Amino acid sequence: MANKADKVKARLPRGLVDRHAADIRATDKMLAAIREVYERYGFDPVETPMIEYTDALGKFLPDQDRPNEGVFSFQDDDEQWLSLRYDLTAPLARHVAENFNEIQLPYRTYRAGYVFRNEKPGPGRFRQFMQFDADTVGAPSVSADAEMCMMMADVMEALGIAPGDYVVRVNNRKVLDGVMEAVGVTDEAQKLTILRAIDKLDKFGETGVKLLLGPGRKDESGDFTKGAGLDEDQIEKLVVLFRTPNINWLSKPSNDATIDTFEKSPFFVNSTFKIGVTELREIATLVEAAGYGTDRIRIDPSIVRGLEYYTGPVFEVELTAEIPNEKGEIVRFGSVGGGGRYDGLVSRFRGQPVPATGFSIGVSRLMTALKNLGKLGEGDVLAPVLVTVMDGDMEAMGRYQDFTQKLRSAGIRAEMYQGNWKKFGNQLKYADRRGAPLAIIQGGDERANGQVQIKDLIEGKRLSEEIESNEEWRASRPAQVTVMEADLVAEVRKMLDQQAEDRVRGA
RNA sequence: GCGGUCGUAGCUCAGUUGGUUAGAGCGCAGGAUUGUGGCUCCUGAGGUCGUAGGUUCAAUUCCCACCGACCGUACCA
Repeated sequence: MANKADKVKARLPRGLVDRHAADIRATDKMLAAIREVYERYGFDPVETPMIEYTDALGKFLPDQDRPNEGVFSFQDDDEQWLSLRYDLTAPLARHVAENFNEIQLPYRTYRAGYVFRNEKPGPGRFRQFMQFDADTVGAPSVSADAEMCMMMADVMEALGIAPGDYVVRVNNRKVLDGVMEAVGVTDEAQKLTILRAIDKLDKFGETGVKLLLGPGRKDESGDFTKGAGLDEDQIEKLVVLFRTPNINWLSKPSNDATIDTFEKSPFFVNSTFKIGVTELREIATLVEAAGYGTDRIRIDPSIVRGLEYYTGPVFEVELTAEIPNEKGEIVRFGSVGGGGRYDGLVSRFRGQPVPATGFSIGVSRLMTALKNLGKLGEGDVLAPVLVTVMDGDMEAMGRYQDFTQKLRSAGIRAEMYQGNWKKFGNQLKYADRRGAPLAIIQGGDERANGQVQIKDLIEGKRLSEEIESNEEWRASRPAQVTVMEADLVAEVRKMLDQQAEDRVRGA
């Protein structure tokens, strides 16, 4: 035996979690609901590995021979860099490029899987988490983007989130690019700063964004964030764009009003901006024609998304419902998924342009939200019926095993007690803590009569509240019936059905 | 990454102006009760006071570093 000092400390690496029965079942249920929507839209599954060549993920620093931080990487025995995938989009692009001749375009596909990011974890943010993506590769038209938005909305509703408790917000990179061209920003670093500032509208409001666009902003810990350095006039022109949809955040802004604002804006002389606005108008028309109002899908110019590869429409689904966290505080939960058009991602591997659009649902994050909203059916898996062990001889054990197997054959979840059978009280305690609905008991007395006892643990628990003394409690054997061995399965089923009915009535 | 708060039993937390055997509640284990969950009572196990250095006659307490948690901020494909 290892002595105390030599013991290995059992510890989980930072930012990772073990998942328990309830989590796993809830996730399975969620994934099934999402998958059903994707299938209904005519998407097919595909799976790629968790490991890719680092350069396929596009994360190689040009001036260093080691991959970017933020990505888990290691070298193969031939010295080539491999990485754990950090999203599902880049691997899909690789898959499509590699199998380009076999794949029928437009390729409509979905997949779920874990992705890994080596960055600072936070509440609801882990270094391994699950995403569930859908993409259409080889469809250049904005109608493919509009379809993505509608599908995101349908996913939310399939998960029991009502319109108004979520919203899909849509923007277009070309609008933002056009704005920056029109303002005369050519410096790449400054562009990024501006995009990041706009992205923070939710968090800091108009005042905060103005500071970030201009001189910079000091946060409450005294830390200073450098701004983009635009002048007052530029900032004012820019900020006007974001007012329309965000002023009426809770009412229902019309997409027309938002787009009208764009068309009246001084930036409308810029051709990139114009194209972006036209595309947004088209998306708005398409989703409205399909019956999706602005309570579900809404044009919103403050959506930025990733800075890396989006080229056109971008979208984000946000939970707007008031969601209590573990401590019961109401928090703005924010984005649970997003995506956009990435026309350059597949063509990175091939000479020709390959348009693509898609989105990603953050399963782990969304599950946390659903859990806190109480919209997750966790307790719907019934604990097994416990067959208790009264006598430990092989003959008796064989009978207990037989009862158990008969229940299982009838499709009833059942287990035989595998602990120390000599402490009978512990068996019922075990059954109670495990949440077992029924316990099966057969001692020598019952055996002699060819009988078996079935104890209703749920009813028994209720009755226990009325009983004072332990002697009476034990002697009365509450909620316990005696049946013939041959009737065991039928009687168990009857009692389980009765319990199920009571649960429905109670709920 | 930067700034802040914090780390004592399985859990929630007391406590020590630096001093000998570090406490409570809950939980857990055994018993009262060899064939019946709850209640009640009795008994018990469990801590290198996050880790490693330093100051000191003496450190869980003070100092430093590291690790971890939380908050804000930055980054985020």
